[in-house]
Amino acid sequence: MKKEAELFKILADPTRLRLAVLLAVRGETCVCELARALDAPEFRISRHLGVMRAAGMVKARRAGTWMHYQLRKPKGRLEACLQDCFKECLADHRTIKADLQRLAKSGCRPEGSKG
Amino acid sequence: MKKEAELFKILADPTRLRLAVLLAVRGETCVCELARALDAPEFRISRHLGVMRAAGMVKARRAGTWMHYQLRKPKGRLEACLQDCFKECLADHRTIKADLQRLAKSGCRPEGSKG
DNA sequence: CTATAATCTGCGTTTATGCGCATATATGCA
DNA sequence: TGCATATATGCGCATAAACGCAGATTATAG
Repeated sequence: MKKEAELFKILADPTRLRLAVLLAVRGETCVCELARALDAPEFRISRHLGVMRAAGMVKARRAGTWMHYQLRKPKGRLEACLQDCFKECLADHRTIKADLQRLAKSGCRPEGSKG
Repeated sequence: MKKEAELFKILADPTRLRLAVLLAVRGETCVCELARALDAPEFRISRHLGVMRAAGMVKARRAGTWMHYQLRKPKGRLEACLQDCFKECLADHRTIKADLQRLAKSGCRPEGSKG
């Protein structure tokens, strides 16, 4: 059960939860866009993405100077259920909508990014 | 988003996650039974139930010397989704099955308990 | 090689969390 | 009143986690 609790722990931080929902809604996105979306310093975003990556929740793809992150395909029913939660229960949250709006204004669209 | 993250934080501890799943599967259960089910000291269970109660996840009912806890009805889509997760994704987990087995052997069945 | 931009990471600090122990509280019964 | 059982809680300790800063790393362009 420790492993399952770890999964919840990843989502127990507001920054990481927002990142997870944004990635679920938007798909692959680069760090600088996420930083602008959350209006948070880039090193903080990078650190949290690192935590999520170490836990196997997201994967990274390098495209030049940019790093693009996306959610990994869920492994098991719990992860699948949680990813559904992101899209069905959290995507239209006030905070997420604001994040998405900032993201839309963001000018960072390097090659390979799904805009 | 802080509130939603708090919800995940409650579930980010193995003891609390097990308690949540057990209550979702079994319904109302008293502290001493839960302590035996998890094979953990009673004060630990009580402490964690207190955390869950303070967060509004469970409610307590006194029946004589015993305290019976149960999950609260979900408030909002996220809580509903998570409670579904408990039953659909976690109920047949190895650890939970063992917990339920210990629970079945438990002799503590005061009045008012759903056995 | 130099300059710049994007990203990552080591460090020290602060805050949060879980644990066990001992003790306190609450209830029931003699 | 006094004792037993069930439950809750104050305290101190140890560990974990988040933060900001500054510096390291990686890639692009000239």
